[in-house]
Amino acid sequence: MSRIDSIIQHAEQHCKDHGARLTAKRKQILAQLIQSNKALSAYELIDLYKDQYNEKIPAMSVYRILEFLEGEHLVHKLNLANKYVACAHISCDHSHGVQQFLICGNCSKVKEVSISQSTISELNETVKDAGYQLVSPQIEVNCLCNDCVLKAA
Amino acid sequence: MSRIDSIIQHAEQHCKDHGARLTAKRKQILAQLIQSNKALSAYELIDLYKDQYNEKIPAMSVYRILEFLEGEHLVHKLNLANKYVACAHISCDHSHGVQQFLICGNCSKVKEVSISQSTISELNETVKDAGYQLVSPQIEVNCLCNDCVLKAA
DNA sequence: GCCTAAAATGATACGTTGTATCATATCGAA
DNA sequence: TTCGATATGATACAACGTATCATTTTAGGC
Repeated sequence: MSRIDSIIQHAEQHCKDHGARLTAKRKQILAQLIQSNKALSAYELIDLYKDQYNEKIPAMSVYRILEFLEGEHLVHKLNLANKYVACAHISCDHSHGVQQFLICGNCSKVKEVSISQSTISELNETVKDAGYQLVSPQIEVNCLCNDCVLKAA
Repeated sequence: MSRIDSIIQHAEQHCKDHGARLTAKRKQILAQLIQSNKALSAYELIDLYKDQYNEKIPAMSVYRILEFLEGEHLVHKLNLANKYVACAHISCDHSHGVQQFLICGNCSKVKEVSISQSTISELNETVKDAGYQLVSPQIEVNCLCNDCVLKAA
């Protein structure tokens, strides 16, 4: 079984465990995100879907599917780019802390890294002192990946 | 002279110093951002402009003006919210390092705080190790301000 | 002051993104 | 198999942003 099939199967089990359904369309969209290995916008997914399955999928459906997948913590929405990535930890069973996403502004490749506990504490402290509260402990940083840096040079 | 007039005057001098022109419209938009004390979208600025000056301003103009102001480092674009804020340091003459914006997801109030040198170093390290390079040293964090937290309770 | 080139702004049309709404299809349990 | 709930489709539309060309304004030389 391919790596992707294995991840999908894991995701399906995760959904079943609490009565959610990873339907065929949802699997297809999730698979596209996993395969692409980068962040994709809703409309990029629509185009990809057309290419891959030779069938149109309505924007509405894609947005709904993405919303579902996000709720299941199978994908993350990157607000900086208005794109979506497959969660790097679908196949882990443990929960994760604050996540930090490095997003290549040119090719949309995304790396999901974790933040040191000390930085998290400092961030919390800063936010609290400023009279704010963290909503989503998710930090997105605009970057360029080395591939794109080299190409540009 | 009001605080805002003083800031505007400072901004105008800053522009003149390198042959840029802070025109009347640009001043008006900048003043709106300073007055509002929060992040505003382009279309919010259009509506505000209509209210305040009883005159329509085209979307195109607002976008161009915002682009200009951003180039002059008089406003920042917050990519997380697709909104703009007046730079908190217009009236300083020194340059600033990495900036961190705390954005209230409910009322768009923005606080511009600075990051400790150690955190910046760590961020740089993390990014480099992951094979990326920082583009804009600007970090935006999704928060709720205490006012909105209290109201919601 | 007047003229001219450059810079700034206006107006129109259009492309993209996202959503509201109602219709249709599919699934799962009785 | 049937029925209610869930998921998907189709259409129209609202919001956001930009391309393009027309018009106005500005600064500087005469």
